[in-house]
Amino acid sequence: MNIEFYQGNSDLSVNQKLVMDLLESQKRPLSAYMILDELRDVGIRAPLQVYRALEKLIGMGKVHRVESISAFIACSHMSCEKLGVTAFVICDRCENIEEVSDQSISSFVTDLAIKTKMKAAKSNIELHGLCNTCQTS
Amino acid sequence: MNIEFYQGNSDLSVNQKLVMDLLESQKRPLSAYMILDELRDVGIRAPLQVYRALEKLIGMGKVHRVESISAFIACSHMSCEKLGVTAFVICDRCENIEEVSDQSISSFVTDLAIKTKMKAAKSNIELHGLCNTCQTS
DNA sequence: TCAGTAATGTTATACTATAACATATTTGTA
DNA sequence: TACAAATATGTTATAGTATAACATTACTGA
Repeated sequence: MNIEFYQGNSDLSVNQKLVMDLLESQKRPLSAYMILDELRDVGIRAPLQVYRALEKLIGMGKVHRVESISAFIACSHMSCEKLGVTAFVICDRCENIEEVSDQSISSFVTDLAIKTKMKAAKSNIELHGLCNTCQTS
Repeated sequence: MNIEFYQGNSDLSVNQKLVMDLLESQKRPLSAYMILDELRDVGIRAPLQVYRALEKLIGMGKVHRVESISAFIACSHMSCEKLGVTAFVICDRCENIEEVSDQSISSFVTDLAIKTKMKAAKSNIELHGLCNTCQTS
């Protein structure tokens, strides 16, 4: 773990921590209502409590929204709040999802922004298909 | 217009043509329910009629779904059904949207698929921010 | 002609997200 | 310490997006 970038969850509010801990305990993306159902036992009762926590967590870079499946997943890097640009690779068969964040992704986004004269604020890059395992089984 | 790739709308069903013609008459993305409202006068009454037409049109490459805004837009190229890979650049202020489809996009997706050992089926690349005009006004 | 396929129509319902308003808690600062 | 401002919470209602299930019609090819 890169301690330089590490940020704990102790600065989070109660609801934010509940949502964050749940997402970190799962590797897969969860819908807001799946999160709601999982957290009913610990006092979360309404969708807004979940959506509000998610909004903050996304703002912090700790959680990503996977647009094409309307679901939320904990950032698998310590440093997304610094790097900012990630891509998701999603297997449509086994539903495994991989978060990719490297120089080639950042460069691509930067180049695209320059080419289109955009001041980029947010990018969504999602690739669907079959993962290596599912191709051969 | 590249006649080699051109494909008219005459092969479409009635509802597909209604939806396609509407989307082509607009440059901006429309939600399914905006499409429904626009087409009530000409006999479209239920969401499913719209969603079914959209599903087919997307399959043909004539329409794209912009995931991050849950909206649909006519493909601005004659050839998406051949090239397949496009990116959307969206201004969050003026809501202008540009569809980019060139070699660098295809290469990026191809490289990402190879790197992650995926057999890619579909990609969503969406860049949000401020367009050139909106940055300076 | 007639069987198979694709398209259509309709009602109901599931899933995703936010508006609006009330209350409570934390935090910085006078 | 007290108090204003900002942040977080709780709750009900509602808006927005999408599909299930079933019935019917139209097209297409052998």
